[in-house]
Amino acid sequence: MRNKVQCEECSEDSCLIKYLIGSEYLKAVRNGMTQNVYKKDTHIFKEGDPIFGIYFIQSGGVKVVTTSLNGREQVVRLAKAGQILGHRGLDSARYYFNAIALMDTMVCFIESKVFNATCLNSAELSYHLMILFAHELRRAELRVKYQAQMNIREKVAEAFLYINEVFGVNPETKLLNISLSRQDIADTAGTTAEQVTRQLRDFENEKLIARDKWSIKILDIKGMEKIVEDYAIF
Amino acid sequence: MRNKVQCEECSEDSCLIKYLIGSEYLKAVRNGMTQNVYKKDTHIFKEGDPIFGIYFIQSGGVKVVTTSLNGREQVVRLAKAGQILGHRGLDSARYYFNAIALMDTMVCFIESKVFNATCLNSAELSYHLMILFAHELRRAELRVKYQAQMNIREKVAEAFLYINEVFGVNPETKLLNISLSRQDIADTAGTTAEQVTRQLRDFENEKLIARDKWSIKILDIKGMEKIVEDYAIF
DNA sequence: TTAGATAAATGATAATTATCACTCTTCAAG
DNA sequence: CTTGAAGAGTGATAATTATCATTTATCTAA
Repeated sequence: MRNKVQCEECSEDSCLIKYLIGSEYLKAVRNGMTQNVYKKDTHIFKEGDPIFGIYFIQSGGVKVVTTSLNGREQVVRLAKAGQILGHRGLDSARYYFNAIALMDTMVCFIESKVFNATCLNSAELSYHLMILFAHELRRAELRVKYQAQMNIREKVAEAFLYINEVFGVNPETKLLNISLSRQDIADTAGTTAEQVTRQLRDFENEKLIARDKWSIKILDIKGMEKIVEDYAIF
Repeated sequence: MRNKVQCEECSEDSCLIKYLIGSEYLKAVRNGMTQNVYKKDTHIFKEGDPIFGIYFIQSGGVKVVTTSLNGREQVVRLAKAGQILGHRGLDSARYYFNAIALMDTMVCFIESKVFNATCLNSAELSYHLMILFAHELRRAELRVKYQAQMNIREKVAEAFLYINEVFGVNPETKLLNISLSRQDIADTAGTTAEQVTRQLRDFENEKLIARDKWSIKILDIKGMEKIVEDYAIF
């Protein structure tokens, strides 16, 4: 959990704002930026809320979730430190999704007015934001395919690969750097908590993972990848 | 099917290039643009192909498809005249998806080098492309939810709403402006052609649609929308 | 430490959906 | 017009997955 820092001193190298360092636009961004802590399970923003601005995660982790009227949630994105939130509503008056903290999370906030003006002024920031959009769109569309075509075994394996990709594992313990409930994993995989539990038992029996009290240890990442290899693109 | 036209004279008002009319950048774009016809069922580009450039649909219709190694296809996007293709690979060396003509389709092509330079130079084009990305990303993520949570009835209804949204219906005949095979509808809905056929029969029995030789007539669009209302966002 | 609440795990079963095997219909080519 | 291929439709069944009901394990507050 980090203390409030200036952008130049922030250790999050992957943050888009890093592209502004040294430019004339950084000052406006920094002057309009606030930093807040969100406790685990609290909303950073909610679908339907008026859009105030754009968020950057300084530390912690967030799930971006869409909820159906029947109460079911679908995790559409996981985000770690350095990543941006709220950009899906760039052209909109309201947030379309919920951003919920998966652990205590420090988030930097910039008002839309400031961020949008900076995008219009800094070709470099704008360009990198567009690259990010292209990348996220591709990933989202692959996830449409996964949901349409994968069986539960494959979906749960894919969910773990995604969690590992975003949050990584502790190199020593091999434990995923985040502890997620069975329901969160299920909402990411697109199935039920019971099916996740069953599949985890199978994976553990196959020595692909180990269930630890706090989180999951990934024993054989290649073995997990092999489960979903039919869905790889070129 | 249109003949080759200049951008200023093209009747496709929704094309992004329209934002360049009157600007100094239009000439480079126009000089670097070619127009080609793709027959129904042919590829405009294939996943894995090196990226040559960006396409704009002048007339016709295209499905953007991702294919799994097991041969299954998932339609991730439908696109009509005026819309852009190939922008998902903006930052990439290869196309990630296939674009396949759903009917004879005329497409304008701009080399990546020209298009990217124009984006960097024209803040207006860049901005509108970003808006398009935000919009498409939201839609793609909603589709993740639909695939994860909807049953077949709902998925097929949603597929028809999407087809109607993109291609519309003939106001007189109420027939969808495009004739899609049961397999194409299934690849859009994320199910099998048999299930699509069954569901169509049910919808017809419920007077929501009528099956015509050439296409489908949507009799009660509100009734179709009601089937998926649980998944609406705010 | 205890009690209560919640999460995880498990077994059984109901519901859903893909698959398979066919028949019927339509279309295109000769 | 005929024939063959392909698409659409249908019925049956196998496979998969959600749901339900319970038990076990864990966590938190007093």
